[in-house]
Order: sequence, then C-alpha cells, then structure tokens
Amino acid sequence: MRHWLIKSEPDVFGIGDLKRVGTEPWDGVRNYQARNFMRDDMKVGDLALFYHSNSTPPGVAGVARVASAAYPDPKAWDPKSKYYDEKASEENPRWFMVDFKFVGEFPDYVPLEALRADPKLEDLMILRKGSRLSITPVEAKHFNHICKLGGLGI
DNA sequence: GCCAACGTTGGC
DNA sequence: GCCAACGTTGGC
Repeated sequence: MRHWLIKSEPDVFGIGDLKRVGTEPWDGVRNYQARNFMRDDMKVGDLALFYHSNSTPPGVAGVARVASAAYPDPKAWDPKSKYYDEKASEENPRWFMVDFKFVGEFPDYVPLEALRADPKLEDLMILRKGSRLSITPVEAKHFNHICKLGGLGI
C-alpha cells in the first residue's frame, strides 16, 4: 500500500466536510503530475493525509482512504464548471480523479510549523521550498509519524 | 494583499 | 524546442 498527502482548502472543502459526506469525488485536479499519481499509482485502500492549505494555520487535519479506482472527471467537459477544459471530452477525458473516504480526524491538528520543526520529516515533499503539488506521495514512516503526532492510531 | 515559486501556453 | 508572458498556488 502507498501513502499520500492531499491538499484542500478548508474554506472550500475540509476534513469536517469529508466527515459529513463520508465519500467525496476528488474532482478539479488540473495538474498533470497530480493526475498521474491518481490515475497510475493510487489503489483502493491507500491512505492519505488530509492537509488544510490556505488556512490559519495550515496543517494536517486527518486521514482519508482511496475509495475508488481513477475515473474521468466529468467537470472537465462541463462548460458551466470552473474546472472546464475545452480540450477534454467524454471520449478523451484528459483529467481523472478518485473518490476519497473519511477515515479519521486528528484529535491533535498538526500545523505546518510542527512538520517543519520535526527532524524526522526533513524530506517530506510538501516541506520543500516552492512545493505546490496538491497530491504527493508520502513514505510510510512519515505517514505513521504524522498520525502519531495527530493522535490518531490507524 | 503580497509575492516567490512553479506550471502552462503559445509565438517564433 | 526555446522562452517570455501569464495564471495559480499557498505561506505569510
């Protein structure tokens, strides 16, 4: 099993929203690297850290599980959607997504500052300068360590 | 609101 | 294939 970190703005969709709805299609990803991770590498059952970006403070809020194989993102060919892409179509979808299922919310929110301060997380991808990728792979040891910081036993 | 860093687009 | 211009991300 692989581990991931997914970013979301809590003002738009946060861990509380995922808890409420249970399962959510992760649509709107419009970055090729992130798409490739979902389409080619994610497997049902993989676990992901749920990161709150653009929040005060930013940090990891909980855990989600990959709940579907990748499938085309229909918003890509919906002209009314803000995720519309004129080069995508049902025949040639271009953008893919998976569903995420709520696993748990951290009893102890882990702020970005705590991630940065932790020598064990030195090479975590999102801590690299200029890292903006919304979906990144995470090593199992890092995943487990962050869950521990969050007070969630998986 | 600022702005550094990055990805994408399109002219050439 | 280069690269300038542009748009976006996301911390601060």
